[in-house]
Amino acid sequence: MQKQELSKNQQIIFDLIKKSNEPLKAYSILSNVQKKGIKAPLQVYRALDKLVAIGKIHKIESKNAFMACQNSKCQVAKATAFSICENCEKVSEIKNSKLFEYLKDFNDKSGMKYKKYNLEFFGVCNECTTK
Amino acid sequence: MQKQELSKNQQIIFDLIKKSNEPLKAYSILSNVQKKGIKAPLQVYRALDKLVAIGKIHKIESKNAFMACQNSKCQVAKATAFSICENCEKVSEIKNSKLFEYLKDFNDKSGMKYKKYNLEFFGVCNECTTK
DNA sequence: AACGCTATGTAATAATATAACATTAATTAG
DNA sequence: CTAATTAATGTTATATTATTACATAGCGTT
Repeated sequence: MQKQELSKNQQIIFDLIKKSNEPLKAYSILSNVQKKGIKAPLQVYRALDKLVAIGKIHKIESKNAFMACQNSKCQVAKATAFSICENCEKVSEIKNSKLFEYLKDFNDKSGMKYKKYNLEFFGVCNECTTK
Repeated sequence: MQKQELSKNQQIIFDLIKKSNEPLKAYSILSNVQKKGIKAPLQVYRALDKLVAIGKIHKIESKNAFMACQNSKCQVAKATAFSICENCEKVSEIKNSKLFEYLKDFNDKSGMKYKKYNLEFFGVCNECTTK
């Protein structure tokens, strides 16, 4: 078998996440892939860990849910930013270059060098506001 | 009884978190306050929810842990930023005014108005780097 | 006193995530 | 090519984090 980017389980789970328009939770993923032979939570978590590590998906920490990376720049999951609607729970990945530039170079007086960050903005989305 | 800022359980749990030099997890808090009569997880979570809501503590989402607010500006938990060492797990609250200014006014092309955010930076702290 | 709101107590259970162990597949080094 | 190594899988059990549901008590207002 030639080298594949993703293994079987990883591909199944990535496909599911990718075609979803909302972040998916691990056990929701599990119930959706059981018909494909993935039976145990650990199988899901292992695939998720790998997909996160290679930047194909991101974890929305405040929701314990996962979504496919929407950002072409984001081959590695080292700089993520999301907007989250507190009303309808819609989550979008933010792709603002200035923001990334700003945060990439951020350093505070501690002198600590940051190699990764995750930013989550909360508010009410336009659709929910106009309703 | 006159109006107090915090109720009994809230005060017990806040005191514990405040004197800790690292983020505390809910069940670790529970085991530490059982001698004070707090017996059930829900009692802990309720106090934590309230303390987060009023900005006395923050939740470190990537660690499911809680720490006392270190930022005098932060009376309400609407703008939080942390630095997290991936080696020793040390967490510090970032108090950089420029960063807060920048993020407070951030808006992207969606037009969505953000009223809250949480930012977590990851890296290796100075102590761990020089070791 | 009656009401509304906040906080508490308690038991049960739901939801999220990992440990431990055994096996198989793919990749690399000699 | 084969041994060694690393990555992925399968499975069971269990640990960790968080909430539902229901009952009660305290405080503040009108």
